[in-house]
Amino acid sequence: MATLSDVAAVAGVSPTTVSRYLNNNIALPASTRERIDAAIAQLDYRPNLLAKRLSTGRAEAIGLVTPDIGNPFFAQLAAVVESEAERHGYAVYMTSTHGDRAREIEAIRRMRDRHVDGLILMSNRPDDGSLARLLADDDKVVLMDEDVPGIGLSRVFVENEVGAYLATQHLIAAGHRHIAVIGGPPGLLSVRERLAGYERAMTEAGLAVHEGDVLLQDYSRSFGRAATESILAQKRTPSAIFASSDYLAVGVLQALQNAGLSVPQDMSLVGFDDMPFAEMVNPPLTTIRQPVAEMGRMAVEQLMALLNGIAAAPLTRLPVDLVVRRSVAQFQPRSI
Amino acid sequence: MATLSDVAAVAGVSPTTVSRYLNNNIALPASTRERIDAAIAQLDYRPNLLAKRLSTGRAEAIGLVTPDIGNPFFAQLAAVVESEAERHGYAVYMTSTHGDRAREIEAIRRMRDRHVDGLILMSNRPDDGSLARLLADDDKVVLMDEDVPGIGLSRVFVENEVGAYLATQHLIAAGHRHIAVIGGPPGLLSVRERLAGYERAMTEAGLAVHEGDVLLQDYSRSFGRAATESILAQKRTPSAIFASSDYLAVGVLQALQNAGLSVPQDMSLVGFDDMPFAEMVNPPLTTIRQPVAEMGRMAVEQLMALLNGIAAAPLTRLPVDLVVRRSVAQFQPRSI
DNA sequence: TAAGCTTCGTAAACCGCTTTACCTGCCAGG
DNA sequence: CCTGGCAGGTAAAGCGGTTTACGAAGCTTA
Repeated sequence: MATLSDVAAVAGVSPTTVSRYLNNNIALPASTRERIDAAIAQLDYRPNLLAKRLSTGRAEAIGLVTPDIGNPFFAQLAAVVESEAERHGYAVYMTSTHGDRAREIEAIRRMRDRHVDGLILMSNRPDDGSLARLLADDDKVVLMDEDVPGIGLSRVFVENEVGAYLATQHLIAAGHRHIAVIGGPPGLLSVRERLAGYERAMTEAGLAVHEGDVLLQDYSRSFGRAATESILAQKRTPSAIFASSDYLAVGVLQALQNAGLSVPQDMSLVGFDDMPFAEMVNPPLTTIRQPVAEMGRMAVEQLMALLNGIAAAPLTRLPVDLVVRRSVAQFQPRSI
Repeated sequence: MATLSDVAAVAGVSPTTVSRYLNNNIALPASTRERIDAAIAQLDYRPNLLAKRLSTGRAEAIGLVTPDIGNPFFAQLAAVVESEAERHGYAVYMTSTHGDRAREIEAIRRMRDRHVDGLILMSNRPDDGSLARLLADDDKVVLMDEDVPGIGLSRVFVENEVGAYLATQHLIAAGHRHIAVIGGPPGLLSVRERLAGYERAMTEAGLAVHEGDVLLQDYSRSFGRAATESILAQKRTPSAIFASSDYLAVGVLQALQNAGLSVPQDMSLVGFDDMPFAEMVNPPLTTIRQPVAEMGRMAVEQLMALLNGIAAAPLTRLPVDLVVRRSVAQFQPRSI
């Protein structure tokens, strides 16, 4: 590999000159420029980014910490983060934490060691304080999707409360009066907010939230199944379920199918996220769409602002909307 | 941030000593070791990886070039590549090419600029030769999933031919005698091989492949739909379809549904890949499972071998298997 | 007692680039 | 004729490590 000095030697100038020319830090006469350009072409010179970074202290790379890059939601987010970062000339280091606090901390350390300029962090566990402590004197970090309470970082979230409100209202508008809700880990921002949206819709409609109608544990398919089974075991079962993630909703679908019930005839269902598979399941899932592309774009934008010394917005809320498919039906009072 | 010299100063030794100690290149008496350890702990020293890499020339990072990290298949692969690489102490740089040749080339260049030690490359376009040329004098690259013909790199593929054979045979065993096949871009290794497996099964069973029964274009949902429409427009329609990717299969499902046909009653269907959504669609898709985890593991293993100067296997074939779900039914001759 | 090993280290060059001075002509203006 | 400014550069000190080569004590051993 040719180095800057090789280029300089061929062009008959000093390495300094070549470096400054390449970084637009010097005005050179056309003849010199041409000699340098020719030397670069001739040697097929490509700057050694490692050396450049070491010397400037700027890595021109950001880190993306996700719970699991194998999950379609995070994968989509990662894809747009990557392409947005690339537009700004930044590379992206990705890491999956597998939802484990220790790995999360390790990942953040590693990111720092790899010398990234900033971090986009997606967590999906309620923080016990260790994350907050680790990030305490860190700026240059943008939190996406879920919160880490107690630190003054820039955040990019969606309108969880509104989404849940919309979902619940949609069910109410279809005549449902007894609606259960299934959610992720208590303590998580998105869970709290989605629950709040559900409760607001119920309250505004003058509907009661019965005991046993709120089931929180985690955003997994298997909990979707388990929660549904527990709902079906009640004496008075609801006529509709709001599953606050599409993974949960798929679990609900499976449990209902196992129980011989069909959606939406026997039970209406609304999900949350609009995962790629939401329109492929049977029936296609009515759900709340999160603007994935917009989230990724925003997170990168905020981080770039931080990196350029511009104050980033402390909190960005992205709008969600209801995607009506075929998992909700008009409520039919049980015949006789 | 504390540097090596800071540690050396605090410990009362030279930077050389600390460096060699940290890299197990020197035997030191316990007292000295303790002083260095104490200094490291006291200063919370973490080596600057950038400097280390510049000086050693080893990046301890690999590049992963995928067509699209947002696609669940590649995302899953990426997830296991990442965790496997991490086990070996390597970081992973990921890039998506969006199936564009120019971006692919750019990605490979960038990877090199970022100074990765090796590359795992997944392409999904037939190469026009430019990729082969670019990689010609490159070792330290392993090709996964699809081929780039004409270069002597290590490759990790699945048993495409066997998989397609299994899928077709499964349909034949259910009594189907007229089976169409839908596939990706002609020229792609996986497409050729899957087609070959289909043909072998048909030939062995003494079945004819009718004109218009082989439709190749790309591995997309929309082509799955289009191909199905074209199949349904024929005078004699098949009773079963082998869609050589699950994306295609979902498209087939949608087109059949639009046409008022139900699977498997009116048409049997087998997919390929066993994407996460395959068991969520309606009906759950009978398909050929690719061993995603195994592929990722293998690719990393081969690359690590290369990086350690051990010759890697020129070609690894991973086995696939049939996952029977509910999209295939016994053939029913049309009544009257 | 001198030669020869160990043991425990160190000096200094180097990786490839950036950046902060600073330098040398040459020309215009006073 | 002197001064100042500008065009067109360059030397050298980093960035934070690694690595090669060398060396001073202190102990054996012949």
